[in-house]
Amino acid sequence: MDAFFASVEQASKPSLRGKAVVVGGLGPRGVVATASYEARVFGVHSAMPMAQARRLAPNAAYLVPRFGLYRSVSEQVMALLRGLSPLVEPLSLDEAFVDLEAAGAAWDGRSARLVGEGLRTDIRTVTGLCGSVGLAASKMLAKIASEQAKPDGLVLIEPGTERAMLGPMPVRILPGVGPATGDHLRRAGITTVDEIAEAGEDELVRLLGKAHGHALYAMALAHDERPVVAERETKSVSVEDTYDVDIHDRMRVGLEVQRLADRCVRRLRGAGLSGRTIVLKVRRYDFSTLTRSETLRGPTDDPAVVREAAARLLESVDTTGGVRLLGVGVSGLADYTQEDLFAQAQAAAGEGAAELAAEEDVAEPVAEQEAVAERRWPAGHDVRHAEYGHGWVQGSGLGRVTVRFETPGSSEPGRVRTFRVEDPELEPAEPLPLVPGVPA
DNA sequence: TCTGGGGTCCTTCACCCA
DNA sequence: TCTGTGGGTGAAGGACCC
Repeated sequence: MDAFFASVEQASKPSLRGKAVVVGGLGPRGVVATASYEARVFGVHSAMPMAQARRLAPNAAYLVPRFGLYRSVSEQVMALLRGLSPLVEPLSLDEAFVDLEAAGAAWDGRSARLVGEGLRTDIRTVTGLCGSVGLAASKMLAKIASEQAKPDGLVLIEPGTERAMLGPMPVRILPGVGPATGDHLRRAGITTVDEIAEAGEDELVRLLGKAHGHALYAMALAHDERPVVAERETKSVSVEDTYDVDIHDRMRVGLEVQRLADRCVRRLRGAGLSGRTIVLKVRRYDFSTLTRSETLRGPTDDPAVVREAAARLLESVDTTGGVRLLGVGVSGLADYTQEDLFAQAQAAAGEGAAELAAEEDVAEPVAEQEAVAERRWPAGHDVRHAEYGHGWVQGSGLGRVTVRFETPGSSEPGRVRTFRVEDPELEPAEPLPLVPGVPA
């Protein structure tokens, strides 16, 4: 999908169509998740600090992500893909590999192109959004083709033309070559895919290690035999928070770790999983990151056990100077538990569950009024007003919230009105379907 | 105002054990 | 008993991806 989060927001809000839209964290340490193509013209791109994006595109619309909505749109698209083949491998909310050959959906370039164009039409009909399609004989090449197809296009790489096409491209085009590997290769005088192939496998293994070297050499020759895998089992579950301001108070650090442990367990249980290895992650004031882990005798999904392990791990970490991020994760997953008797007795008594439920009610620390308004009326979220109907939050502050009243089906931008943040006639609302009549 | 959140995979090193 | 050796596992960190 093209600029997925931003495109969903534009489809949902007629006044933003054709405008620069930036979706991401709006706090002081937020980064850009997705920028619309109109915003990219100003140099805004994913993973850029939000402050920098605001300097580059001060007039863009800045919205917080609405993952629930994106998930439902994603599910509509994935359902279309599964209609083409049972072998669908989702990579993220907005990308997936589909094995067209396995299902007999396509057998040559012509039939593949037909399927691809049909899919793009269906995606537009069902979601109102643009999707791009890359067609090729392997996952790596299909991915490269889909990047080339964006925005709103289709690219097919004809069998036999792969190496000629890849050769002159920069090494960063290959999956697995990021900034570090790119630099490493450049220092060795390798900047193009052809130069990787010329360097030879031994040299790449020497430069990058066994696994990475072998894999990259094969990719450079356009060899990629990785199958499309429909079912991927989860290997770890984690939660983390970056704080607007570094935390110095050791007690507060301890409390945050407990909360994260509970959140992590809730996710773990939600997925019907348990795990053996507890991981604590700490990013310090200077951005240095360290992890500490502990492996239990058996898998657990008991909040008390995870909390205790996380607290033990924290003891071995020096947090003087302040921490900007804390995280708790569980790996070594199993779909069963094997608790010690004490923990099992606790769980049987319902204590763990009760504590988890209670955690939701923990009062927020007294915060600035502005922050409260922003949490209650996040920019971009849908609202309903008793008199004016459905709209979305354009912004809030100084005890006021500004709403634009429009729906995905509106043909022109809606009117804007401002209310007091505690206006009783205004309430949060669920997003409306992007295409009227097609529920997400 | 520098740098999110949730993952995966790989490498290195230490330790235990046969 | 001492000295290697090699596998398995755990811990920590790094790179990468969306």
